[in-house]
Amino acid sequence: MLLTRASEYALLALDIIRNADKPKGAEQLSIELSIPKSFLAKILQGLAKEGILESKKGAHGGFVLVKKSSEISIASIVIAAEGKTPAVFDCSQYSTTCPNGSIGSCTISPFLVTFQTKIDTFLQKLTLEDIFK
Amino acid sequence: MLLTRASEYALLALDIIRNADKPKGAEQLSIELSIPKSFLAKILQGLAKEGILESKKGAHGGFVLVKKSSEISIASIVIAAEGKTPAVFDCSQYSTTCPNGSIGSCTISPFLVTFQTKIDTFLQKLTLEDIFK
DNA sequence: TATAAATTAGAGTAAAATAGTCCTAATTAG
DNA sequence: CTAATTAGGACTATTTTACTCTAATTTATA
Ligand code: SF4
Ligand code: SF4
Repeated sequence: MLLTRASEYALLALDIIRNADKPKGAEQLSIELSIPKSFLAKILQGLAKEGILESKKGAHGGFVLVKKSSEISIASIVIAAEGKTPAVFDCSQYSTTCPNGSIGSCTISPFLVTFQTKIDTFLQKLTLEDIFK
Repeated sequence: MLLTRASEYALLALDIIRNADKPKGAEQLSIELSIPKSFLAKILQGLAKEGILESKKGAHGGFVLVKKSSEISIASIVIAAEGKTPAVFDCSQYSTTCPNGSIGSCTISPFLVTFQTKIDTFLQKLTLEDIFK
């Protein structure tokens, strides 16, 4: 699977956050979405680190959007949630075991690059606003 | 990752098979590609079951293409190799834990469907011949 | 200024998927 | 007959995913 639960939870949470007028806490979100609080908290922290969310500590704290929904790409969200860009097939991960020896020089590499580019482009052009229309 | 080593090995092997004039054995292929023989054999068996390859047992046996490269879609190869269609995010896998209750009815479902369709279409239109050009 | 409500950081664990292995049986060309 | 080769199935190892737990830190507000 290209995406994991981290991206699922991130997107579900962001839809609630963008429609709220006050900061939303991790616990509240986890209840509304029926998903594990600790796990969601970790994901929201990641989004905050990447500048997609602003986090407010302490009483009445929580998470709010920094930019407008139309200015946040799905690519940036997924990268923040997963900790890396979603890959069709990550040769670099197999750097030590690439049967070809030198990565990116096998017969199927052009296909992999083309495919990956398609996906990257699609996710970069799509915004948080787009996907809820 | 969307694809696993099964798809990588399948495609690498198919490129050799399509350029050969005699049946290619699993062992020979595994040597040429420097990949594990037993694992490759399993993958080739899968391709044969799906009618992408014809397998010939016994001495001088091996695998040959049944159709022309231009008539074999990458989608069919990947499905045969992976045992399932490559999914962006497979909700059905989480049927018991979908926080939304009824699968496919959450706020991000439309996005997931659109994305999945893009990928399906891309892989269905692309043939084995195309990717080596 | 004490307290309760929050996020933050990091380590640790459980479950699932991936990437194989291994052995035995069946088939077939020579 | 026999050596070469695929077929099938059970099994194991490794890696990734999906969490959990605890302690520290920050901050509104009573
Ligand atoms: S053989 Fe090709 S696909 Fe496989 S790891 Fe090497 S470069 Fe990547
Ligand atoms: S909440 Fe949406 S994305 Fe998650 S499993 Fe259910 S339908 Fe799929």
